[in-house]
Amino acid sequence: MSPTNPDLLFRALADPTRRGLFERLCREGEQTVGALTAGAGVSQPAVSKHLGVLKQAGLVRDRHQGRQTHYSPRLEALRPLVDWTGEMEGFWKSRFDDLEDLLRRMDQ
Amino acid sequence: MSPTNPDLLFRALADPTRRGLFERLCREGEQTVGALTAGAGVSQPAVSKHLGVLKQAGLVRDRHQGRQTHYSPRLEALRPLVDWTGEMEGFWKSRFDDLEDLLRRMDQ
DNA sequence: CGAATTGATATCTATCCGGTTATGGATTTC
DNA sequence: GAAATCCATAACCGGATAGATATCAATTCG
Repeated sequence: MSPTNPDLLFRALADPTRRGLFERLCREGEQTVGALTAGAGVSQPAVSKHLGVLKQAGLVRDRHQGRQTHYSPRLEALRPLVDWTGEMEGFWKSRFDDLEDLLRRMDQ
Repeated sequence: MSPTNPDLLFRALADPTRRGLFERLCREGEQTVGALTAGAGVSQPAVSKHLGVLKQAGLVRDRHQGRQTHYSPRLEALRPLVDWTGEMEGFWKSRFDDLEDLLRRMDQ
């Protein structure tokens, strides 16, 4: 039941650190918290918290192996974003079509 | 000089009230501040501030006419968003291609 | 078993942010 | 010109949030 609600998504991606983490996961694939912390520019607890937010937004999955946790991206989660932008463009376009219709009718 | 930096964009769209305003502009086209305030659920100054944020993110333009200000959406501003999601998917896909290459080479 | 490592959680703090009311400048209306 | 309307800005406030440090449970290693 992946909600088509883009709210959590936008909120999760609004933070640059968080977006950076997600971006690294997309670029480099599955990573442990330790690997992600190196180069994140913030402390390990901060990274863990960010990963928690990303997970809640459905943007990452986690896999536990021994004492370490591996995170990987879930690109399907971006779908509501794509849908939303498409919808906005659709509204606009349909208004334009309506205008065309109107002008066409006025033309007669 | 619409920056390909999705940061302002994500931040601007992270707030539901703001996203609602932008959505209405896309659906219904150009609107005055007064019209937008009606149905926004927040005060007029709040609406003005939100419109300021949207404007700074390039998502709306304003047009002054007498004592009222008309706002309209700028859909081109969504482009960095679309580009960014595409990039994320691209990274992922290219990593997958690399894996395919690797397997193909290992196969020989 | 004892020490070390990994990552999550608890707690605290400073800052940001979205909301309000108050106000003022510009314009239209009477 | 006085009154009313429209919208932006200022000042302020409370809650959310991103960050840090401290700590703890779980696991691995010696």
